[in-house]
Amino acid sequence: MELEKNTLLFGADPTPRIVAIELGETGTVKVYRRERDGSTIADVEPFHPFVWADSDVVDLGIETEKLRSDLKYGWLITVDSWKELIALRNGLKKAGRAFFAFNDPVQHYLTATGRTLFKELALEELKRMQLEVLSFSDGENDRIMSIALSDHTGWEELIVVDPKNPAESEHAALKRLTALIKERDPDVIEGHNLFRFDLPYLVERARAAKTKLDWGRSGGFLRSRPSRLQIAEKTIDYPKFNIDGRHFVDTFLLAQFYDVGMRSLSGFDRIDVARHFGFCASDELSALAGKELQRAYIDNEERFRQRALCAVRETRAIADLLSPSYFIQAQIFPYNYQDVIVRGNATRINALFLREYFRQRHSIPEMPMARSFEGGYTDIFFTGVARNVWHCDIASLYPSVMLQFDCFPATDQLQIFRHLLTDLRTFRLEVKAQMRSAKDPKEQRHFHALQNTFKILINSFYGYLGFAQGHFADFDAAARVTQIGRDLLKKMIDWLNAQGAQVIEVDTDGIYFVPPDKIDIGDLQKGLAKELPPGIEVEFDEHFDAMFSYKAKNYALLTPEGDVIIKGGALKSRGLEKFQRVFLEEMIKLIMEGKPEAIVDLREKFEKEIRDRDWNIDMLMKTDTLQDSLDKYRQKIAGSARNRAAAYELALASGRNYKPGEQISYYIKATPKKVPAYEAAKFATDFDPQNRDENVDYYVAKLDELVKKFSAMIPAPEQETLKL
DNA sequence: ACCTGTGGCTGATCAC
DNA sequence: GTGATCAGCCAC
Repeated sequence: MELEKNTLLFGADPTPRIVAIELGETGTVKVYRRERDGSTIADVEPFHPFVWADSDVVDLGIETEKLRSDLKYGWLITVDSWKELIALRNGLKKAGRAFFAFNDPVQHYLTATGRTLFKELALEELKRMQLEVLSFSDGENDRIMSIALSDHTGWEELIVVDPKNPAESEHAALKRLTALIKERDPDVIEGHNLFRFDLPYLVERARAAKTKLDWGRSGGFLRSRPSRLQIAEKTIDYPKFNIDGRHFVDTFLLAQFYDVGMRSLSGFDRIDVARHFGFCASDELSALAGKELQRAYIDNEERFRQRALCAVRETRAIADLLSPSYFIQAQIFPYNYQDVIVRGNATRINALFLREYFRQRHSIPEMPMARSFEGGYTDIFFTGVARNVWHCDIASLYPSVMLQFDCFPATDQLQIFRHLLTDLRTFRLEVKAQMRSAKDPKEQRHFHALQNTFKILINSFYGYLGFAQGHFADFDAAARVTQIGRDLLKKMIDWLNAQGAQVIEVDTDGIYFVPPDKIDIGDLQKGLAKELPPGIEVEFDEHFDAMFSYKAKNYALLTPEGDVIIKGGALKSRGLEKFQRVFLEEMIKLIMEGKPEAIVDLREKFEKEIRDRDWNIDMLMKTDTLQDSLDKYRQKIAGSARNRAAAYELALASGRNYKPGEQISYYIKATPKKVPAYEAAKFATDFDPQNRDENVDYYVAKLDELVKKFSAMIPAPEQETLKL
């Protein structure tokens, strides 16, 4: 079967090359499409939003359509405009009827029609514009210095506000910006921190300059409302901006999402991200910031212009790298491009379910009662250093279990779950094969993004079963999946032990172990495979010279190439200062290499460097992410609902309006008396290398604690280690 | 208004 | 001191 023909995934309507959808005149939507010659045309189409209701509402004088089968929401009410939908919802609420409706008009339109954005469109055909604003502030004045623009073709323009005539010039700059957006007509406007800085700031300055930002494709104005975003354990509040007919993409958010999987970014500023990906234009230019940047601006220096343009180029490069997967997802899910990015995986899967049930005019269930359930099996059987360690795991455990043991939502009468999961797995294998045979790097990248999108989707299906807001969630099915997973893993452990292997550590779907003496690893794998049910495949994927097993989910590995891989918060958390992470890594490496006697020298060396104040402050500082708003923190402190913390105390003392998600780097300064860390904390940016005040004893004590903590794990010469 | 899941470790703080 | 609690981060 051809991939794009899969209507479960891509929707039933193949209309190609839609780049944007906006609410039009009453009862219509405007559908913007990209012509093959690159121009954009708008079709006006009828718009029929709808509500799922739990009962016939004829008694309210409303016409309904009875849907198939007997699930809770079995009646569909369709209206002819957004206004009518709002009135209908209010009417139903007043009448006390249970119902369900989307809040987003674009989701209504795309679900009802089966259309999606970007079909048969290449990423290169999407008109992407980048925007970066630099602001000037000296306590009295606060205004725009420059607006840098670029687009996907390489076009660039820098609008600079004249420092000698700021008021008039700023007004002209905003006018110019709006004119350029209208003229170049981008589908997408990209920026780093677009939502939390550039857009609110432009709105504020436009208000002061008494000019309007009518950037809509048909002339509408910028709108914003408070929104909230969940990224792994972080919740980010931000003002969500919308403009008719275009999409906003914030590369700051893309970087946050990227880091969930990778955990490798040092920070989320544009410079951190650009540096990580190796396309920071110039460290020297990037370092030009704050007061020095403002001086360069006042003095009309060329390096100011270079710095402003460098920012916009970096943003473009970050977007080039991080947006392809979302571009593909916009072809699948009934969401706006900008919303595909911010919606969670389970929410997006839910949207696929609802689209198909709508298409088949089938009733939908109410959400099940949420309950907690047991997760994967984790255990540790040996701590210390082991040699000749193998790792085996069950290939995509949860998807395999769901398909093999029929763990599907009980309410999914159309069997969408099974079909989607099966198709996605097949497609992923096909795309991976295409990726391998593709010669053109551009094509390779496309296939890579595609298969990665499928991988993430596949892995989200188990999460969907336990997703409290999923209409088809099924907590019993989720509990069954993990139960089977635990049983399989325990069976594997028992079998390996019975063969004389030494199992070290296990987590959910994988086992680290030392194989028995004189055995062929291929035979071991074949033997284990025979123990497992069909459809459950075990892979012996990796071999290591040594493993340092510390605690559950915390260990280090030494590869045959001599590289060290560290896993677990106790050994490499961002909650540890860099010097602790570096020390731990070097110490663990020595232990695994069988040179524990060298640790004494290592400790001495680190202590000397602390006492001699040799390091840059970044070795000693800690970086915390603010989770709560400062107001919420204050409330919690007042109500004794939490303890004081250094990062929040610094944020409060700074007077700046820090927001959740922002990071604060600080260190502990020397104090006459011993005080809690939050009282001795100081912003890393306030550190003065000429007049250093870090608390040397505090950091040496941390070093000592670290060595002490691991001393039991350091093998003495006569102590036995686990060896083959 | 928004939201995939559970399991595990650690540091900081505070009540006892 | 010790244990409990919270927040933050990480593994899968």
